[in-house]
Amino acid sequence: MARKPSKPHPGARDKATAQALVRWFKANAREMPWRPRPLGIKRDPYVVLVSEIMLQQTQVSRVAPAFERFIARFPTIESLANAPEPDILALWSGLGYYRRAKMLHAAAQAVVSDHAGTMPSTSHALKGLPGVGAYTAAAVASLAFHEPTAMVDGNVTRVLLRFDARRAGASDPKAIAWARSRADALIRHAGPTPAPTLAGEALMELGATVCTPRSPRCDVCPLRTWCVARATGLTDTIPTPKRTKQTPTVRAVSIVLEDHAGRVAIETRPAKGMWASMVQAPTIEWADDSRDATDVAREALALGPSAKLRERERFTHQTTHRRFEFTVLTVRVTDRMKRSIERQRPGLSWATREAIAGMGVSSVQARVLLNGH
DNA sequence: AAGCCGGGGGG
DNA sequence: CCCCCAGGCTT
Repeated sequence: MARKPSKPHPGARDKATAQALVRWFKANAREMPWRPRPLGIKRDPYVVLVSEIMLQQTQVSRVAPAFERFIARFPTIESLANAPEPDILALWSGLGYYRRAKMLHAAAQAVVSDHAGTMPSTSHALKGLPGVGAYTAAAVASLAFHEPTAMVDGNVTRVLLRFDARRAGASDPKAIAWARSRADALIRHAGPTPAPTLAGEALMELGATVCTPRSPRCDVCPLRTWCVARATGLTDTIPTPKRTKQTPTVRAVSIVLEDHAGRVAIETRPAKGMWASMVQAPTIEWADDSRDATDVAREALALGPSAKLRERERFTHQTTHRRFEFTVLTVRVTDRMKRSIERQRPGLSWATREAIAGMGVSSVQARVLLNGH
């Protein structure tokens, strides 16, 4: 009998896609300190946890050196659980979102106290750890235990929205939920273990290096023959843009107080909020733009007329929800002034720049205290 | 559902 | 230089 050209089997597109992903990944996976060779062997779950928490909101190039320092200093989950928080924050310096470091510490302590020091092996159990949400739980379960669960971050959501040409925002919770089930289904077509894990890693790598937010390199994409956005010219309009946010401006003055021995004054920020628990030069923030930084500083530290404040620099520092206008003042202090300032500013202490470089310091305070690292 | 948390890279 | 990005917790 005459056969019509066979219609593609449902799932055939997914199977071809998943296999193409694995092939492409084996040929194009970047070297990373946390990515052991050969690809597809089970990884140390503690090492995966550290690297994935660091990689939340942070780019690979920033994480790589910090990761190596961190693992060298805290090679096991017990060593991390037993460490003082300031030591952990010190190794998190410059990475931002410092609450992640506190929650990683809490997660290590939870593994030691609630799981006898052994990392949980399922994404469901992992989600019970502090700081471990759907993405990180899937990453540890997939990379360390070969659970066939897809890691869905912003990159993967973008790849899949384009692949199926769904017009949605990449941070829309509904779109993320859809992408999770879509990715799970897709990677399970890749073949027997560890193929689903490799396909999942491939989706992440593809989003990071090829299916980028702007100017995606569709010409070299392993999914180009099946991608609906490419076929319909929608690549540049998916994901849909999110509305922009207005950020208030905050003025800040940091005072670099230096004594005769070359030590400078430092204090620790509150345990919650911006730059939580990080070390800084005495810093005052205010919103009223009519006030002068030098006046604010003089008043806050109760500096007398003999204290010579010099303005070293002004710069702006943008964060997600605030725009800071920093003024940096320097002043040499006598022993008499030190005692007066210490009474005015409880919790203040004195340290050499060398010592401060080994503490938890934000990027902006590294600029203030250490001339930028 | 919306807001909070840093920092760097790309156009 | 402005614009963009994004996981998990808290409210």
